[in-house]
Amino acid sequence: MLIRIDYQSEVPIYVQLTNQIIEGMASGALKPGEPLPSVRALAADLGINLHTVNKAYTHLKQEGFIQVHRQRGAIVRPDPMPPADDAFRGRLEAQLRPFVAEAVCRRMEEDDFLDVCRRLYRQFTRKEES
Amino acid sequence: MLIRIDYQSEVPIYVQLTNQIIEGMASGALKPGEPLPSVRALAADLGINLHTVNKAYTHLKQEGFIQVHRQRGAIVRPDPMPPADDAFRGRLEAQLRPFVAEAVCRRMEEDDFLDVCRRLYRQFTRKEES
DNA sequence: TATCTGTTATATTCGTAATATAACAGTTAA
DNA sequence: TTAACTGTTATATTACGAATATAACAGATA
Repeated sequence: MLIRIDYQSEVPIYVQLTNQIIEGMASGALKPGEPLPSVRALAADLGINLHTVNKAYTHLKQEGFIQVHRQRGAIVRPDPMPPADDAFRGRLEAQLRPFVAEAVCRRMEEDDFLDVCRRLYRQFTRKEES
Repeated sequence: MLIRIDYQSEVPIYVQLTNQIIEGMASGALKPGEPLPSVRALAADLGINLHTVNKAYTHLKQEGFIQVHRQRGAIVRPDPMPPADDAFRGRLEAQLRPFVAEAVCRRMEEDDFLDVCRRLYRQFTRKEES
């Protein structure tokens, strides 16, 4: 899977990495059980530090997206993620709220806004690869 | 409008402030042209520093949500915000993407996800106050 | 005149991001 | 048995942003 870092972004590199791996899992670009590059290999490939990659992997591990074996490396979680529960829904709403508010301020119609959300959702679920 | 700061949150105080004011404008709790508390008054009220409030106001001003007059204080933008254009849609999508991806990983159904978005949207547009 | 407004300046403290080296403990392949 | 690989841990440095603290300025207002 192709990963690209925006060094001008205000989003920390390890967060960009984390997000892109999650997005890869959602789109199917990363299959369950698939091995991820070693922290050193990915760091060298992206031209960043080993610890920055390690930080991303550690976060992904703590949230259950990947498994890390001390000598075998990291793999995408082989079994399905725990389903969305109320706790997740709560966090999701809290995180989306500010963006929804700004859209409302800019007078996006409800259908218009929901179309954006729907297209975004289908970017991951349609075409189970890429 | 009631503003409450979570000091345990990892979200910076000035961002929390910024978001809550935007949410107030979206919900109608803050009316166009309505005066905002002075930076000193709000800082004292929340028990935070003057400059933290000022930072939030400056960001809101730069994005057009409020107007700041050097001696009269800050007011909510009296006229409507510029409507959502393609640039805004692009930013919106980029910011929502990681959250949508995680929802997909947790196997939220499309309708389920869109219901969350719809309810969130209507929290602001239904009941034009509070 | 005294008080309010946002603004600017300077400084400090604290935490995080990112980097750089180095080493360790196992696994695996030559 | 080496040599090369894996994640992990430790230490240190640089840089930047968040938040605070004081202080002062300029203009409006009561």
